[in-house]
Amino acid sequence: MDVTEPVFEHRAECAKVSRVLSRIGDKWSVLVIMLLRRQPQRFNELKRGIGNISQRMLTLTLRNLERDGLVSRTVTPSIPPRVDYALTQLGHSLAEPVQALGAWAFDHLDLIDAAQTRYDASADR
Amino acid sequence: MDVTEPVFEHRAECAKVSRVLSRIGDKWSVLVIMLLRRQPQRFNELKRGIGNISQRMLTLTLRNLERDGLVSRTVTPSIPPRVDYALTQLGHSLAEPVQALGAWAFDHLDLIDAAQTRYDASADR
DNA sequence: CCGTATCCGGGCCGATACTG
DNA sequence: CAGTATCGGCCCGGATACGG
Repeated sequence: MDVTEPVFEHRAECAKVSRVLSRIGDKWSVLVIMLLRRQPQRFNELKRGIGNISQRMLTLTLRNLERDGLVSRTVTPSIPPRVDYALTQLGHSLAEPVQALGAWAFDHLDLIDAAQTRYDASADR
Repeated sequence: MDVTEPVFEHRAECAKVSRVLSRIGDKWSVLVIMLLRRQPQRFNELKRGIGNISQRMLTLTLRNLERDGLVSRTVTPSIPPRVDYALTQLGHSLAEPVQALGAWAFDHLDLIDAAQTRYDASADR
């Protein structure tokens, strides 16, 4: 990155934090984390729990979460095979602020909807 | 959305929450919110503060935040024109859990980096 | 200074088919 | 059951040019 020192010196940290946050915001990760928060689950349990995610995206999401050390993957080589996913300790510690943010979102859904409606109405046509 | 009732009844809420969270995770919104948290700022102040954002994306980001009722936009029709952006009350209330998440990200950056390195190393080749 | 309009390349993501 | 492989659309987002 050619970040040419914009204004504050803590830019580099911001960039890193931003990278972490973009993982959280990638549409599926949060849902997976919330589902795993209650208990470990198998691949297709997660798939059904989320409902409209494609197999491909669930795989990718889980791989990324595993790579970040947030989710553990344990394979039981039986027939048929069994794979369990669970939050790591790191994953659980992340789940807390995520939960807080989710709670905020939930609490303010109607305010946001109202604001959007208002905005769209005033932006006539 | 054709969500065909997957497992739990609170799916609809999850979808809405997810929509809100995806706004937060869209790469720039969080940075804008953090910058506006300290004080209102003008367009190019924000641009310089972020450093590598394109004019287009800053505009879009601010429009979305304004649409959600998180940011206010006040125009002073002078020459040259002046536009100030500030967090609304709703925006400030969002800034808190976002800040918490940012703090978590910051605190665990090294753990995540380490996990990634470990993962990439074990995924040989 | 603060935007909007247009072009366009890359990557995200769903659909589908195939393996162990 | 739990994936990998491949293809293709489409949207995100940067670059550039222009207007109030």
